[in-house]
Amino acid sequence: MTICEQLSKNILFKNVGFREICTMLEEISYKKTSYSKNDVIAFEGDEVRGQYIMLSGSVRGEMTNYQGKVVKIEDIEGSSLLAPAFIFGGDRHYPVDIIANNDTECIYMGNESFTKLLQMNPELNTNFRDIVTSKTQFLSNKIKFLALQPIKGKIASYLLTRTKNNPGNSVLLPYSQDKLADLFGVTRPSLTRALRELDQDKIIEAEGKKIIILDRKKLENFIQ
Amino acid sequence: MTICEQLSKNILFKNVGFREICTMLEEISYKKTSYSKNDVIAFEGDEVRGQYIMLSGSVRGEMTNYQGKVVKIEDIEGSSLLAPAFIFGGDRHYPVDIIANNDTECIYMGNESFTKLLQMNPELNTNFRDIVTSKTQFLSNKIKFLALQPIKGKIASYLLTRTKNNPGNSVLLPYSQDKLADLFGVTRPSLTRALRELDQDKIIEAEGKKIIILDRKKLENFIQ
DNA sequence: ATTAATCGGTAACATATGTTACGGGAGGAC
DNA sequence: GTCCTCCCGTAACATATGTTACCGATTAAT
Repeated sequence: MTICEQLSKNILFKNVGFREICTMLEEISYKKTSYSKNDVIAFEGDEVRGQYIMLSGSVRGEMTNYQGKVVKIEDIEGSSLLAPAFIFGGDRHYPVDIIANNDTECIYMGNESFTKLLQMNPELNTNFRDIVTSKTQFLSNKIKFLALQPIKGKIASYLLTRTKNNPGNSVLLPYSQDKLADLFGVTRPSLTRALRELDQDKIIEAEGKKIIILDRKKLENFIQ
Repeated sequence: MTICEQLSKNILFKNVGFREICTMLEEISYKKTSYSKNDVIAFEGDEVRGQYIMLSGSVRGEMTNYQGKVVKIEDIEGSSLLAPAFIFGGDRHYPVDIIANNDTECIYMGNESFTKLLQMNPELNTNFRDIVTSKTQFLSNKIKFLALQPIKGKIASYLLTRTKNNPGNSVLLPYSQDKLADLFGVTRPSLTRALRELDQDKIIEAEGKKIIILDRKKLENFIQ
């Protein structure tokens, strides 16, 4: 698959024709970069001098808390931009470590090239604005999730969100409790303990990665 | 002062001439709104159907944590936009309660009017993008501040930021410990206790709102 | 098949922070 | 001056979460 084809799936190029992407790319200097699992693409605090545009793969953004514990902020799957809100504006530093979850390809272009690219097509500008907007919305929710509620609230949020458009009451955690603890910004034993307590109180049934919601009402009460 | 004059100070209209603002406004339907101290301009969770543009005054954004405790997210002074990142994108709900700190005036326009306005001048689009960008950067820092460090880390961040471009080592807190505790997302007694302990350890000298940094090195160690 | 690594459960204990309550000082309202 | 309110300091106690360590089960690697 050519780069142009891959880019046409990227949300930055939504509603932009394949041909047009090719034309634009010809006038822009960029380089292609590749990463393997657990390669660090950018370090928290590094200066942002350009824009990575994902072609394929999956990356994650991680912060580190005061104890040195990793807190995963988000997974970015498929075709998006890395740290789009940090190439313009006053604070041009990566807010997170950006790490490849598996084989990942990007193109990278410097600040000026990216600015030039955005000017080539108003659609790109709108798309970029919408990407940054949704990032803000995401972070706003993240604050509520990470900072304003205790562990059981996080569990409740997580489980209820995962079963929102889902008739059933069972959830299969997509990764280990260890990783989930990172996402919640807590330690694994604490997460396990909270899960056990919710299980003992017959609010959920938790066994390894399999969780069944027994009492949705009570679970909702832990949120907020 | 006319509305156009006031708007020309708003960051949305940066680099846009006074005359041009007047012309644009004539083609747009909007209304002027006024608030007194502690009036609620928008409630967390309300649907965002339009954009408030500040003319004058000061407002604050507050979330509520699971114990019902208020956590102040930010003060917005002077001339900015309220919840700019929530008029477009998937989650069009106010992320915070927005409350007037004192007499405040805005203009308000519906979603379509605001979209139309942005299309009238590319400068507005760029400005809007930069406003949303800086909001994202702000929230990203807010996560680190609120979620990833204990109280003494927050105190250290706060004090060191406030003396960054400031030769002295003394800080006068701009408001009561009570309000500061809201900003830190902790209770007042806990904040006082932490300040007392830092005082006893001779890292700061704290007396009411007056704080003197005695050992900048040790203070820095509390961050991260 | 054996070894090594990961994973989830658990427990004892330490620590940070919240809860509640009290008191005294400063300052404003009358 | 007296009352009232806000503000700060403080203390005893409760609670949530982290720390460390161990164990057995499962899974992956050789």
